[in-house]
Amino acid sequence: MPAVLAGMDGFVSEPWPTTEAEARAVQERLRRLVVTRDDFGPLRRIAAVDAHFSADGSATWAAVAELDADSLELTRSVLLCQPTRFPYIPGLLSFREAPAMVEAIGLLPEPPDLLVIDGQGTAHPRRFGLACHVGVLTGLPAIGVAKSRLVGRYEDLGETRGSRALLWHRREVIGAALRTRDGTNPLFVSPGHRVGLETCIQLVLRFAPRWRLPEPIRLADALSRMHG
DNA sequence: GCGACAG
DNA sequence: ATCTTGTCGC
Repeated sequence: MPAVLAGMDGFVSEPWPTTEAEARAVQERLRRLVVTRDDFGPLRRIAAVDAHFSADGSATWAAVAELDADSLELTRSVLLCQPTRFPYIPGLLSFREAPAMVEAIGLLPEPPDLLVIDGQGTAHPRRFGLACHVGVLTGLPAIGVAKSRLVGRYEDLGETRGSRALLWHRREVIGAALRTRDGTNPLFVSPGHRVGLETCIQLVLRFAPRWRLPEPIRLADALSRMHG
């Protein structure tokens, strides 16, 4: 398996917010740049990114798994570690995970055609979840796939794969609960950047032909547990 | 005022 | 996210 290993020397070109107030200000500024309609070309290479933390939380590991969009087979991987720079605060998760993710994506020789992010996109109280943040910072199309709900309400959905229910918050559709496998809990899918909601749903079903989680996320997840 | 709260 | 084994069920 091809891999690149970078040390704890990562940096982000512009200063990263340190306080909650700063992060909220940045979030308010960046949220306006999110595009929630389809705006991407042919999908050849897709990539998923996942973050993990050391036991004491001081180090952040980011794993990127690049796959062929048709065969869903791993084509390349990146694993890097850098100091953690922000605490976990619900609604501000991206300020904890995005910097390492963006840097790891930058280590790919070629930018992928689509990012699959383990977290919410617009299904967020201020419409700026992790997938939006990473999408806007990289400029790449991104979709958010979360294993649980952050905000919003949805009606019951069918038990079979493909069943879905729109996720509503303050009279707005912010994403969808989507069943990718019969009898399992639904995933929460929402646009990250440059992808519309219906396309997000179609793509997640395509990328998760067998298991509950999309293959890209499964691979990135497995990779991120391989440090040490 | 009280509970909920991605990873 | 992390601490963590076996076990029940499709």
